[in-house]
Amino acid sequence: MDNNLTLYNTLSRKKEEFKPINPPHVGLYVCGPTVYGDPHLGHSRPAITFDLLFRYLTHLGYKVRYVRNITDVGHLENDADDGEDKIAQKARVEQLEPMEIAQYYSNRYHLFMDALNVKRPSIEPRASGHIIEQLQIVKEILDKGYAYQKNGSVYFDVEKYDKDHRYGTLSGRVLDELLSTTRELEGQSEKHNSFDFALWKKATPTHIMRWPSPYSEGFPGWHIECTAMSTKYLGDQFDIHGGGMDLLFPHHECEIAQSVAAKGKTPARYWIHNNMITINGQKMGKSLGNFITLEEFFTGNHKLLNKAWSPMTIRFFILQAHYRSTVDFSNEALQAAEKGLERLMNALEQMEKIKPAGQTTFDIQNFKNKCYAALNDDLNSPVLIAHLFEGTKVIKAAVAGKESFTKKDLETFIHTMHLFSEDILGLKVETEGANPHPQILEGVMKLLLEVRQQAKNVKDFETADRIRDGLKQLGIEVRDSKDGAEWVVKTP
RNA sequence: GGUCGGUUGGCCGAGUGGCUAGGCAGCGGUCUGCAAAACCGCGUACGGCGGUUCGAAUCCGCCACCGACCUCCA
Repeated sequence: MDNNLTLYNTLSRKKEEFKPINPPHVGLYVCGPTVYGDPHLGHSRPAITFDLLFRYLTHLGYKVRYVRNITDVGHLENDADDGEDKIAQKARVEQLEPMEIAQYYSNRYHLFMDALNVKRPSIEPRASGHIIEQLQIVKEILDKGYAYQKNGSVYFDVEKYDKDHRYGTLSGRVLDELLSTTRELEGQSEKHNSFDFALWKKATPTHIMRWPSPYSEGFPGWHIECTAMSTKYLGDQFDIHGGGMDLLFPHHECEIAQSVAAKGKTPARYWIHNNMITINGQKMGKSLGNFITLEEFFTGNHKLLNKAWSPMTIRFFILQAHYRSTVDFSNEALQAAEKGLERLMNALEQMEKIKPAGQTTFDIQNFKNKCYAALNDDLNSPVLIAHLFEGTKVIKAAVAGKESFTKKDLETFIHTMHLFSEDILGLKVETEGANPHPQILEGVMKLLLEVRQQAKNVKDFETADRIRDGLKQLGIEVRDSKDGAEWVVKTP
């Protein structure tokens, strides 16, 4: 574990050297999706960000236990007493069991995350499967005196907690200011203060998802699930807690309060937050009407998109920005990413054609060091990608005989390029839709291109161009080179 | 209103007190029957105004603008 990985810790607001509590083990907890709707572009950012962290930590030799939850209960539409559970609401509207909703959208989430080449976490616990654990934490908090009961619901007493431990250490908020700035919502009469939050809520008669508890038949609050599940699988204190910046307050703040109240410890030592995605400069949001699901992205079926964008284009695009910056989606920017990715992937293929030579003219060790340095600097994937493009230049030069490698160095170089671009960044060559008879297409194309070459040989350019243009119409691009013609399927 | 962050060349997007990423687009060239593709080369940008400094886009102050969170959101 000889590395100098530094990560920006939201708790301290600066970059810190990463030191695990119990090396070589690393505990990583990331807030996963609330499965009440189709996965959208926003879901891809944290998934890809923490996939990169997961992959890199693993590469460095750590034994990473990566826990990413699925929220299938407790996430309410709003903070009022009568706020409806997101899953339950969808279930009511669609006349399905809440678990059918949760299962369906979990499956959809997995489908699209797989397409983005996001590795599955080590453990993917569901909130509804951990009601007992959540109730246990609620009890501990009540026993310690940091929560109160009201009409069968249990609320966290933020004011009391703040006196003993200070509430707001993660988000930098001060309770007095919260008092004056928090908006008053209807139906908060049960809470002592507007910033108190529910640990357990009594179910209304029509509420579908409900479990028995010492307090009432009800359901858990939103924040308690992460505390219960991270504690169960990673312990009272673990290494890294991640999630989107939008969760920083109140979700993560509440998690910290719950853990400190129940266990006396801040749950995680490093808090990592990815920034948001904007579309044409504006934040993507349900209410803003610029909400794009991943399916719409992959099919191009959305008014803001002028074509379909592949999963790898989106992955590459996201990785081209640093995870703590906002990243702005536009057709122009995606076009640039698509071209750039293609260039990189082509270079990786061409790399195999390099012939070993008597001497090496390229400083591989330096190249490798620079790649590691980029990642060690708070996962600076855009800088790493810039280095990889330097690598592609070297590849082109080597293919043209302007750079050379000994057999051993060539192996090292090839390994390094694959390691960073594929194993760590998780990029891969995308194969076009399954062709049931690839060898037939190969044969047909070989024949056609031979005919075209013959036509060219006798200067029958009319026939040659007819073949070329006709193929283009069909979505096949012919690329002439010194070694003859090649072809590639281009989906428009 | 409070808290936090941002403002970089046509676009996206890194970054550092002086050595001035990278991608895309653009331009020029090589190649080609013509194209396309590919390859090579080129562009000196850091919101405004002050200050610190031998030197700042990079540090400090003020101003402007944009955004995030404070309500559901990844």
